[in-house]
Amino acid sequence: MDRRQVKTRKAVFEAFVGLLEEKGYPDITVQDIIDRADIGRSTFYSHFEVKEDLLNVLCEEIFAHAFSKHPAKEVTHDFSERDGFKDELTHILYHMRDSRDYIRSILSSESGDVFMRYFKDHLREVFGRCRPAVPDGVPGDYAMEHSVCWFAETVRWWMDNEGYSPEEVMGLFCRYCQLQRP
Amino acid sequence: MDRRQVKTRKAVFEAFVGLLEEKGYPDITVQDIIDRADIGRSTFYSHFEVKEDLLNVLCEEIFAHAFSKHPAKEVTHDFSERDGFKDELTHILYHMRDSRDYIRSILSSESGDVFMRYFKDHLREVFGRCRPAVPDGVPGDYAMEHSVCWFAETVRWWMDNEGYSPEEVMGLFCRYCQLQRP
DNA sequence: TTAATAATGAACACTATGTTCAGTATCTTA
DNA sequence: TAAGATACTGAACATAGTGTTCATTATTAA
Repeated sequence: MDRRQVKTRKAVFEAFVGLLEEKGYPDITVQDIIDRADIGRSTFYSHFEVKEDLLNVLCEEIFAHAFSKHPAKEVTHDFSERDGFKDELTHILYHMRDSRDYIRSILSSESGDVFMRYFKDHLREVFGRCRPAVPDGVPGDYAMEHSVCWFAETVRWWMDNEGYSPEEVMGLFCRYCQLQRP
Repeated sequence: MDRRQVKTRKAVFEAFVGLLEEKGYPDITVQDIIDRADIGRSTFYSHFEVKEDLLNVLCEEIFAHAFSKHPAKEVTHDFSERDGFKDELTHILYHMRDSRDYIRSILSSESGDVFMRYFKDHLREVFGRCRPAVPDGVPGDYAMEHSVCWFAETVRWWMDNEGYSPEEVMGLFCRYCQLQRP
């Protein structure tokens, strides 16, 4: 990729994140971004179609990173399976903690909805592999939504309640959600 | 209130709800509303500051209605307390079911976030009175968020999964959330 | 060195917003 | 039912942001 493009993209994202920290997403205009990134108007539009693209790309980036697997902790089978998933989720929490500043500003406005949607989509994939306990008579997708939504909401709660370690948060989450089958 | 004002407000809300059913909230412009309600531009602005006002008022209306207490089922004390809350929640579900069409279109776009926020705010008040079971070592507000978020998400799930009665949904919810203290 | 590619910025058309105001219609109440 | 208050109308206007175009300049990769 051309250095110039890389430089431009970087400037845009830095401007965007900076703006996110000082005003809500809906109040940010393309003009703001252009001014702050100090690039030409046409340059912006040659990189992105609309403002929403930025948010999407940013979310994709955050989650691609947070949900990346570290080979050392690959799931094998049987007993270790539950701990494998627990580790995977804890790993995600570590990433979330490190991006707390970004995430808080994203969550504090309309853009939070987009963020949560991405988050849940990724979580569905993870919990789809994990398949937590489903009580009798409960529709599978409803049970799935419980795990997914509650994990996402747990993170949202955590972002506003500092002072808990990822492991502690994981412990809290597990009080409401059994990760192994009955 | 002047009949003319009532008529105008009604026309605006009917237009707004109609538009909500055929396009997403962010795509609706003030112009659309004016055209559909068939009122003058300046009339709209003498009633509302911005488009967001409409959504807020609409949500307030939906929830004021859904959370209104019916005197017959007032909570008394002790044993009946749990059932009282259960009835209250089921009552809310009935209202939600009746407004399903509105609610689905609100939920299907950015406006869903606003809706969910109002919903949760009202639910916090209800669950604040109910005080569901809090497991040892779990922060009170975290436990509260579980009840609140999960009830709201249950409704969101239900809106897209027809075929369950309010009582059945309440039953599902209770599989994940104890309404009485341990 | 050079051909390809990217960035610039000014100009432009367009869409939606929100305000103003003089004129008209409709209400209330005396 | 007449009079004064209040609400609606619609056209005109200023403003702001969007997204496009294009000739020019700068940077890059080979």
